[in-house]
Amino acid sequence: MRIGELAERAGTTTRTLRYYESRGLLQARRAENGYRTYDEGDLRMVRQIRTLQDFGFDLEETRPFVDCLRAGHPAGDSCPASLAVYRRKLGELDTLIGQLQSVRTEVGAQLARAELEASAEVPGGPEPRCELNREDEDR
Amino acid sequence: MRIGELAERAGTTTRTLRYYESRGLLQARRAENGYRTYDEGDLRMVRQIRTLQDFGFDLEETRPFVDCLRAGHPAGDSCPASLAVYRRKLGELDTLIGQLQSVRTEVGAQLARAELEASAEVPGGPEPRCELNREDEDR
DNA sequence: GTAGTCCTTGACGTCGGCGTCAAGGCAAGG
DNA sequence: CCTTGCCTTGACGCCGACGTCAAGGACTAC
Repeated sequence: MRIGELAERAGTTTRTLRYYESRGLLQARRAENGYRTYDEGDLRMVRQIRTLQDFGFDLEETRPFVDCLRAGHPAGDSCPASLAVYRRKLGELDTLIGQLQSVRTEVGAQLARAELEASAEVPGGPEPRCELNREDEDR
Repeated sequence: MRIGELAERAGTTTRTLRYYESRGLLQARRAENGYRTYDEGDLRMVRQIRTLQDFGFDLEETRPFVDCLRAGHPAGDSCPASLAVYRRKLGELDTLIGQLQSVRTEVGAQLARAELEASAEVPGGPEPRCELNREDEDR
């Protein structure tokens, strides 16, 4: 199959496939006329890459999976190097999720505090005080 | 104070402050010699921006907070527009955290499955099968 | 005067993962 | 023959938040 069909069957674009090739993830045979030629194994590789990218893996992280498939293994994650990437990713995800949760907590607290002060200001409070402290201005 | 001191006191760089100015977030007065001049209010604005960026807000999202400070309010989140940004951000965070958690679950499941198959392969299993199905190759 | 440190504007570089355009080759149908 | 639709390589564009370099002006200290 040629690049257009591979792109369509993998749910991506020809540009993306050529980009993968430029990164050394995909290796195409060439027909006599110079066209790239792919087989079902290539389709599996591309699908593996796409799946991992959907998970938020960046391209370099998909390389072990692709290498694993190219080595003839039945799945991209049949190799130790792929499992190592999985594990590293899990750690990164846990860290990131934790950070986001603490940010969420902080932002939530800020919102609650700001809403409180706003409601304390409205029901008869003073106008918004529109002057700064002018004493200590130029350092 | 001049740009170098502001940068230092805000924990950032002069390049960053000029960038903020180019984005319209910061407005510097000019001394006779052309140097930018800042006051304590500017320092508060920069610190507000930095705090929000640490939370993962992008620059545009900090604009309402800066505008609020410039309008003379005591805090950057004393204005409704800022509260709206807080709320929107909370929603985005919840969505993102949820997505990451489901990814985490999926990756964890993949890892567990792959580890199982690997352990089923090792203790006397066959060599890694290094041939692909060749029948249905060229589509 | 001159060395050193600050400041100025302008412009190009970075990173990832492509999008998009340009200019042209190849194959098939009418 | 001509159009259409695929394919080729090459190269610039994009986004965000700056980093980094260049060339030169301003001010201070000695």
